[in-house]
Amino acid sequence: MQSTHLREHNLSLVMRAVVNATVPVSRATLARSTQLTKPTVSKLVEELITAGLVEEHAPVSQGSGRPMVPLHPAQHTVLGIGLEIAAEHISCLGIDLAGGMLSTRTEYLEVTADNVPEAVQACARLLDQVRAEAGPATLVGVCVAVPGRISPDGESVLSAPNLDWADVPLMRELQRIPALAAVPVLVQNDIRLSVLTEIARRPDESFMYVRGSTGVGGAIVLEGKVLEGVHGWAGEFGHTVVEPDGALCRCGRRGCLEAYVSYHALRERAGLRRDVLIDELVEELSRSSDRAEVIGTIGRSLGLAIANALNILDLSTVVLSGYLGPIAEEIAPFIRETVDRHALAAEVDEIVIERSDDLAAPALWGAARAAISPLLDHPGDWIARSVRA
Amino acid sequence: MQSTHLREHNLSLVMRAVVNATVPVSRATLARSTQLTKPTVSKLVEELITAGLVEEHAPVSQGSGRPMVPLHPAQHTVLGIGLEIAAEHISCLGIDLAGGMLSTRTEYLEVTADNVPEAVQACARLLDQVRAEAGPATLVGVCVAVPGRISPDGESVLSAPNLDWADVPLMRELQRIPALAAVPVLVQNDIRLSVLTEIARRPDESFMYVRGSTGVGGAIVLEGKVLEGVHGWAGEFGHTVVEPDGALCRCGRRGCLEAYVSYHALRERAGLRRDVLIDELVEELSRSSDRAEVIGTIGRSLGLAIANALNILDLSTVVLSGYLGPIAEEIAPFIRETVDRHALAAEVDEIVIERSDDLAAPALWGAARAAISPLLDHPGDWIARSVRA
DNA sequence: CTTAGTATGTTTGAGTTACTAACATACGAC
DNA sequence: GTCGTATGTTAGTAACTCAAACATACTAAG
Repeated sequence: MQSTHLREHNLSLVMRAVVNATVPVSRATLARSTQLTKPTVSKLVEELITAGLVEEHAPVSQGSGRPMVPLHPAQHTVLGIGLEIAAEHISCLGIDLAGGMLSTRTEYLEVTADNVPEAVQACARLLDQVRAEAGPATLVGVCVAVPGRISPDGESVLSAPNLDWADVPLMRELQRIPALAAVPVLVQNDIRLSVLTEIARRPDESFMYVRGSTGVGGAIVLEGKVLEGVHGWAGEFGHTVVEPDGALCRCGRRGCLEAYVSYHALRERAGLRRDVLIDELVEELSRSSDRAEVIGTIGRSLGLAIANALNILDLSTVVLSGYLGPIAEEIAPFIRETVDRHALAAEVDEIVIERSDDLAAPALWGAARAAISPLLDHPGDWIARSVRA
Repeated sequence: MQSTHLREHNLSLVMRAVVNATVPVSRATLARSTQLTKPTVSKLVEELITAGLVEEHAPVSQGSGRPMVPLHPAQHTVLGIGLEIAAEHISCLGIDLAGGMLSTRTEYLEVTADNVPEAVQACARLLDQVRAEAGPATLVGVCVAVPGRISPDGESVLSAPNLDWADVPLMRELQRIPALAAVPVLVQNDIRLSVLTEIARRPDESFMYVRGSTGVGGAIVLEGKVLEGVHGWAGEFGHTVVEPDGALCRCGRRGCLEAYVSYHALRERAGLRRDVLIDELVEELSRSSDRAEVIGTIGRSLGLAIANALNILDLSTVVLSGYLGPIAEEIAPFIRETVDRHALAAEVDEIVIERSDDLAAPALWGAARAAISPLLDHPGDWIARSVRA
């Protein structure tokens, strides 16, 4: 490792400390939290300020002693854009370094395999609108959330059942958009982006994130980092086997978790029409007479899959999100019953089952954060760019 | 991060490059592989040589150009000791930096809950003998392999069924040994140590290590690092559920993998006496008339558990070890059948199922390596010590 | 109103560390 | 014997961080 890498590392350390701060931070508190000395932090902070990444606010008195100068991520100077492609809409969100929303837009469009170009055009329109509304902030990156499996190189969507997509070279299409020519673009799975929102709330924790939407997906978070796996699909446990030779799953396998716990499985069980929305389904369930039985079945299947995952990974925290969030209190006892029976960790620790305080669109927010994240890891690149400009 | 940390990092980088080298390395090749410059590498290497961690060998001509000076880990100067506590013996192995055996000893002793002090005394005796035979090398660490679950703080053995141990404060006992007073001591699970041997053979790879012995255990290796989990038990998938409400496992649960695939389960199935050795069991199986059926049952159960684990972790390589090693070729098709049916990764990649070329005592060797490992991570500490001396 | 106390942030000079560029070295090949 | 090539070293430079002292700005108490 070279000495310039050392500086980049420390610059990033300070930058992330400022961005992730919940209470106001000063140069002095940064020096303590980063293990660097005051002069070093001062120098780094000065560089970040001149680059327009950090702002000084008015001095604040903290009891005795000289008042501290609070440091905050610069607002309205940097723009990260998240795009979300869903079955029936495309959304776009612009945030700044502070994580504040600068602008957002949505177009309603039924996305299918037949109108990929239209969807990409919609993305381009939304992008331009959001960018225009966001003011003079410089666009540093775009991240697109897709509800499906992405190829390991991030170039194409291997399969997205809800969109009826298979092998769509999305990156190639996106890069035809003029506005994206000179900007880093990232395509990522929606759940892996949603979990970023949860990570922001639980910094450096380890947990299993379970998200129920049309299917059941998840992600594994180890000490604040999402586990990738060799293809970038780690944590996608919807096709874990919970019942050998059990019910037929729409993936063609038998006994998958999704065959028991998913929008489709639930809808069929409730005998509802095909186009019922998830919210309606949940509501329907709550009126249903065999609600308890349905919840119990879901809970036990989920519990088994979760127990196996917790054993392999040796985790003791589970976060429920998506449609599982609202029914978390109700379903948790069934999950817990199965988990406590099968998870080794339950012998020494209590397995914590919590619900995610999901935002309205966690994937969209996660995508916007992901678009900015490289800047936080390598502030030096941005500084070099702003010097040239 | 401070500049001294940078030096320590680079020192470790060079040290590990020398130790892990399969072909002879020179200062110049190190400069290329570590991304450092020749002068920097020269300085670091000089420091390692004066500290007695690295040795120069006779120059070797490599075609044209000045011959390179091959660098090797110093032999016979540093001693790492591994101890293995098994049901019927205790072994001790001393290796040097180069990974070469300096000395080894074994005592046969039936270890139970009732003779922990005796076992510890045996450890002390073996340690003294191995240390005496190893010559003038300086002892830098001791690691003890135990076939059971270790508490997260590494202080005690929570449970070791084969030894009939439960809550044994092994570290406290070990530290009463005079020879261990001033030496770092580590207690670790035997499988997690065995896997180190496999990692040495597959540097920086990601795979799932499955080891059959009296039970079934495993470890997860991600880019050359063993996944820990919150308690240090990650990968221990013997109690994964393969059949809800299935066969009774000796852990009291139902449907565990171990209830189908383990020494005990196999022995009972073969109708053999309690004290039959694993080797004999395997041999017995090979003569058995329903061998194919037994292998098939094992393979399918294992396959299901492996498929679920591969899905969660998104891995595509499985290494079979222990008693599964010798029968790997035979059992792999059954595992593959199940895995191919259920693992997502099988859709794009072929799942690789291989056998480990296990040494006679992988845990013992892994323990010895683990004893030396801290030195490789922080050569600076050793240098400081050798300067003081 | 002054003085002491305290915490923040800056200045200065020094000490590391690694880098660049040039050079010395030691071989093979023609 | 000279050239080409690759290794390893030397000398000087640039970059980074650190330690210690200092300047700053506030509170609190006499």
